[in-house]
Formats: sequence, structure tokens, C-alpha cells
Amino acid sequence: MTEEASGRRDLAAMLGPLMRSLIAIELPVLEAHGIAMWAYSVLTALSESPVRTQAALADEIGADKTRIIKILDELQERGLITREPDPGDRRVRLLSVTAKGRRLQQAVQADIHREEDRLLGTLPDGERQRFLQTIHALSTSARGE
Amino acid sequence: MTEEASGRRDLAAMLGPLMRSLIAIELPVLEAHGIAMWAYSVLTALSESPVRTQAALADEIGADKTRIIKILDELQERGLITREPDPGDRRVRLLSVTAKGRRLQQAVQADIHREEDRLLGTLPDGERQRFLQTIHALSTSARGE
DNA sequence: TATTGTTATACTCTATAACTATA
DNA sequence: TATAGTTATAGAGTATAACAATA
Repeated sequence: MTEEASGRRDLAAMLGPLMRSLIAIELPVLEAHGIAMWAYSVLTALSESPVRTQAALADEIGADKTRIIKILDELQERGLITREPDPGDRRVRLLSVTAKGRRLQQAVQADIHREEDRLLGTLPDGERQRFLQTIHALSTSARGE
Repeated sequence: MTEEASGRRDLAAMLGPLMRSLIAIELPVLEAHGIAMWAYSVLTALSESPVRTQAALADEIGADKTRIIKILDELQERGLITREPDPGDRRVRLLSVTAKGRRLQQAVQADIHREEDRLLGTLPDGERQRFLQTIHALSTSARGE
């Protein structure tokens, strides 16, 4: 028995190893596609919808506005995103994904989901769907902090 | 509609914000009890069961053997853990939690669970229990990587 | 020679603050 | 003056490699 009298384990203590496994799964996939993790995160966020300012994008992916600049530099240079000054307010940069960027994002995500499914395959059938829904609900409610 | 044609979002992309929320919840609690996050992680691991080598403990909490040394130094100095050379092999250090350490761990964990329950309170009733079970199953199966 | 724990070093990641350009 | 973006600097966190003690 590895369980304790205290009832249940901490959520973070359970999610930590899970996160490490997921990252270990993702890293080789990302490397195979020639893209770094945060860059993929940016690409995914922009694939969901364009963003008006870099600060908003940084906030959306849980990063700092200063941290994503070099990432955006590289993505733009590779033609994976566009990054244009807003004509209405030339201080802000309008960000969106290009067709090429979207194709890369979808290819990477398909591979990642395939690997994730192996991990989720250990779950009973109905549980898997419920779990994904619950995670989604919690993660979106967690953003409003 | 924030959803994409791609089906579902990445697990890591959903768990990331959730982890950040949990850490944001834990930090003030840990600070109030005067213990750092990794130190609490060590205390929790040793509260579940003693460990024979420091490397095994490090592995168990997902850290590096060199990283936990100063943490163990402090925990020992504060009388929260014991750390004795194994008489049978004096290279290894036998690690266990003291009564004082266990009391602290339980106090901190109680506070953390209380805060976590607020977050989980947004879930429908039955779903919450199922979610905890699934997370537990996945996290333990994730350790065998 | 192999292993445990330790220390020292270098490297990466991240946060803070200062700067520019626009408004 | 205030805001978006950028750059530079410093700090924390982490990994790598070398070392000492024991087997």
C-alpha cells in the first residue's frame, strides 16, 4: 500500500509526473518537426485565433512578453506567422499564422495526439472521454485567476 | 467558439495552466508554513514511506540527486527528517521523516487540499471523484517511463 | 572498479528594469 | 504621460562533470 491515511495525494504531486511524461513524449516529436516547444505553443495559440498584441499572446500561453520576442522573430523569419504593425495604432503588432505555419502545427499536433492516445489507452473506454472533458473544463476555469 | 477543427487540444496545453494555478495556490500556503516547495515534496515522499538512498528519493520526486542535497541539509537541521548512514553500507543514507516533520507535512497538506477543493468545487459532484481517480491512475502509470 | 553522496562549474531559463517608438 | 514592443542585465533554477568516501 503506497497510500496514506491523509486521504488523497496533492493534485500537483499527481499532475507533475504526468506533465513530465507528456513533455518527454512531445520533445522528440517537436524535434523531428524542427520546432521548439514554446514556438509550437505560439503556433497553436495563433492557429486557434489571431491575436492583436504580443503581450496578449504571451499572456495567453502563460509566458512573458519579453520571452516570446525571439520566438516570434524566428517564426516570422521562417514564414510560419505574420507580424504586421496595426495601421490604426502602429505600436501594436497584428499576429496570425500563415498557411505554412498552420500545416506545420497540424502535422505536429497529429503526431502528439497519436502519442498521447497511447498513454490514455490505459484508461477504461468511457473514462477517457470524460477525463478529457473534465481537464478542459478545469483548465479553462483555471485561466480566470 | 474557441475550439478548432483539429478535434481536441493538447493535453500538455490544458494541464499547463492547471499546474500554474495549483502552484499559485500552493505557494502562499507553503510560505505561511515556512517551507519551500521542493522541501515539501521531499517531506511528502518520506511521509509515504522511508527511502534507502538519496538518489532513490530524488528519482521519486522527479528531481536530481545533486539538487536535493541542500534541501535535505535544511530539513535535517530543522529536525524534520532523519538522515543516517546505513550501518550495512556506509555509503548510503537512510532517510525518514520525524514526528515533527510529519506533523508539518500534514498541516500543510490539509491547507493545500482545502484550497484545491475550492478549485474542484466547480465540477459536478460525481465527476470530481472520478477525476481524482483517473489522475491518480494516469500519474502512477506515467511514472513507469 | 563501481557506487553513493558531495561539490564546483557552466548553462539555460526567467524576471526586472531600462530604452524606443508611437500615441 | 502612457502604452507596445524591444533590449540588456541580473538572478534563479538546473544539468554536467569532477571529486571523496566506501564497497
